[in-house]
Parts: sequence; C-alpha cells; structure tokens
Amino acid sequence: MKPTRRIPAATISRLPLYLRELEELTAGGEDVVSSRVLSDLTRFTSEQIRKDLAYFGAFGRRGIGYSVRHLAASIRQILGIADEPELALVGAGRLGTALLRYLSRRHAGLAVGPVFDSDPKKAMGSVEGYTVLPADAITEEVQRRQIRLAAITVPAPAAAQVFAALVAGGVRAVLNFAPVKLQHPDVFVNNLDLATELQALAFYGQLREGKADEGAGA
Amino acid sequence: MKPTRRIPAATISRLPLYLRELEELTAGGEDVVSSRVLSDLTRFTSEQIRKDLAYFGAFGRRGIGYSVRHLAASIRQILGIADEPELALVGAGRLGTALLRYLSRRHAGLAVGPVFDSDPKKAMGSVEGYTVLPADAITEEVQRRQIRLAAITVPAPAAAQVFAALVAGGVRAVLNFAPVKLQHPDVFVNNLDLATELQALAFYGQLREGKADEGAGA
DNA sequence: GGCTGTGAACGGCTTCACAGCG
DNA sequence: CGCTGTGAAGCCGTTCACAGCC
Repeated sequence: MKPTRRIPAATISRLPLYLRELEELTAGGEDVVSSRVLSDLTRFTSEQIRKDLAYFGAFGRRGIGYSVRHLAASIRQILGIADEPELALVGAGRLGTALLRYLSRRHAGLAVGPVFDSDPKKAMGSVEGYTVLPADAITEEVQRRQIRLAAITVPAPAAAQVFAALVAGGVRAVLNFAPVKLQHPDVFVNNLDLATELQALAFYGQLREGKADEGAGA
Repeated sequence: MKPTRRIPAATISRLPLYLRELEELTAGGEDVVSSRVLSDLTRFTSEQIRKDLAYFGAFGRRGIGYSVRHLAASIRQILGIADEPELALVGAGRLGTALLRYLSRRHAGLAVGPVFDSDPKKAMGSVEGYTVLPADAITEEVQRRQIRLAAITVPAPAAAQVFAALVAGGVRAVLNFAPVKLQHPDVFVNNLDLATELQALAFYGQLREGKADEGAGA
C-alpha cells in the first residue's frame, strides 16, 4: 500500500503464506482473525505477523483483530496480484507445463501470459491449451504485451540468452529454474535450482548424533 | 567434515552453488581456485566463501588457494551426497516427473529411490522408466530401504498424510512442494510452494518510482 | 606478495515489552 | 480486558580488517 521504509525480503516471502491462510478462512466463513490465530495457522509468531503487516499500514482494529476479506485484499494489492498480471513462461518442458497447470488451476492472482520454447517442434504447437511461440519472439511479444513477470524453465545453456531477451523486452522480475545464476541491475531475479535445493536438503537428512535441526527453507 | 559450531542455513544453501562452479572448473581442467575467482563466478563475496568453508575445516593453502578436486569432494562429503543417497518421490505428476528427469539426467549426487503415487492408475505403472508404487506402501518401503530423503509433489489435500507416512518410515528431510506447511520436530522440512514463490516475485515486478531492488531468493 | 582463516565491527531481522485504542 | 502497533533489545549473519602461512 505505502512501501515507506525498506521492506525485508523475508517479510515479502511470508505475505503469500498469510494470504493462503486468509483465503482458507474466507472459504470457512470467518470474518475476523487475530494475529494469534494466524500465528497458529502459519507457525510464525504473532509479533512477526503484526510487524510484517505494519510495514504497509495499519490494517487491524485494536481489541478486535483483522478483517479477513480486507486484509486479503490488502495483501493482494501489496504483492501486486490484485489485477492479475501476466507471467511469461520460457521453456515448455515438464517443469514449465507443471507451472502452467499450477497457474491455470489454482487461482494464485497471476495469469498465464505468452509461452515460449526454442525447440521448433514445440514452438507454434500447443501445451496445456496455450500456444507456444518461438524463442525469437520473446523480446517483441513481452514488450508488446507489457509483461513484467517471467519464469525460465529451459536447460542451462539457453538460460542466459533467454534472460537477455526478457530483459530487453522490459521484464522486471524473473523466477529462474535453470542451474545458472542470472542477474541484472534493474531486474529482480530469484534463482531457484531444484538440484541445488535437493543437495542442501541432503545435508539436513544426514544422521547426526545431536538433535535434528528445525524449520527453515524457501 | 566436522560440523563443530552451529552452521547458518544460508551457508548450507550456498554450498551446492560452490560445488556447481567447482564441477565446471574441473571440467575446464583447473587444478586450483582462489576464493576471489569463486567470488567472481558465484557473485558471493570472497570473505563469505572463506567463512562458509571455514565452518567445516581448513581446506585451502595460504598463498595458493583451494584444490578444485579436493574442495569439491569435501563439499560433497559435507552435504552428504558423496555416497549418492536415494531420494523417495511421492507424486508422479508433472512436477514429480520433472524432478525425476533432473535427478536421472544431471549428476547431482542423489539417486532416484522409490516413486509413489496414490492414483491407482499410475501406481504399479511406470514413469520415466521407474516403477510407481501405491502410496500405501510408503512407510514400509522407505523403512526397508533406509531412505532418509524425500520430495512431495502431491496435491494439497494428500500432503499431510503422505508426510506422516514418510516420517513413520524414518525419513529425515523432506522437500515439500504442496501448498501446505508441513512440520515435525525430528524432520527437516523445506516448504517450497511454487505459487507463493510466484506471488512474492510479483511484488518485485511492480513498477516503483525508486530504483529496483537487487538479488535475494532461495 | 598472495591468499587463507578469523576475531571484531556492523547491519538487519526477530523477539521482547509495552504503550495505545476499542 | 483484548489485541494491535511499535520502540528497544537481542541475535545472527555478513562485512571489515588483519594476522598467519606459503
């Protein structure tokens, strides 16, 4: 709403989790929720929840709690998913189509935008009901449709080029699944490689003499 | 090697990225690497790299740098992927099969273990060359094969039950893609929901008057 | 001189404690 | 009295600066 101060990245990553629970509460017919109840649902402390929300304004009523519907709407506004922005997808392989399904099935506040693939066999075909465009068209199409968000699910060697094409088209934030670290001064990149994620997991799966560690992730 | 102190989660998540670059360097025939060069490759500061490694021992030689092969071997040892532990996969949908391919194609230090699905049509069939077992068999099979690692790629409603079955079988660490927060005092869980990841991305994709923020993720 | 390993300083996120409203 | 909003304290990871080998 009013991003006055600098918002911690950890706070942003928690907002979607609050929203998820708020949507459950809405479905359950709940009108009001306290930070304590949200704490029980999300396992974050109630102080943390209040502080996270307070970065963006005062949404609650003292002595009462938060309006479930209003808070959900506010979080959607904050995250920028209230107007359902389109996401460009590059790479129509297994992971890419999995993402497509996620977006079309669950109502996450994001719409499926243009889908690209560099494989000529896939390009101009159709995946999950969406037309697949050739990778050459990325910059032009992204620019024409004013796309700000993109996900990259291509093999490592193609990632850098695809990223450059997206950036040239004006994309502002990218979720990159390729095992390459992408970066650009004007673009937010979340590099999320499943293989490295699994390797980190392996560390915690080792049998250790002491007690098992708790939590963490994302 | 010798996890003396308490290791920051951020350090663990960087180790696979160091390893990735070390493997590239090995392929390129490099014998020695300095923290400065690794810094250029990974975009982490050289001090951070040295400190991360120092948690586990002294792997480098002053005035020289690190042996590429030896350091790679050490990191594999630390992460617990030197002996290629098996990963159990529950959910043979799009995302699950994408993960299967990742593991069988790229040599990540993890072997594909048992694959499960609750859909009777898929169970006892085959996906990507791996036999799919019914979800009822999770606990027994995981226990019998001494599996410590698992990934969950099932729909939200099934996640909790599947998780309980894995824990009962003795699994120690779980990568959960279902949009539900799973937890257990004795088990490390990384809850990684792609929808919430995309929603957080949307925040950074918003056009803001100030400068764009930098980096972050995982 | 080069590069590692590490205590010290720094900064940022979380937890605590409580003031402020309803 | 209940619950939010927030300064202060505490904690933890990163950055700095430098001592210690090669």
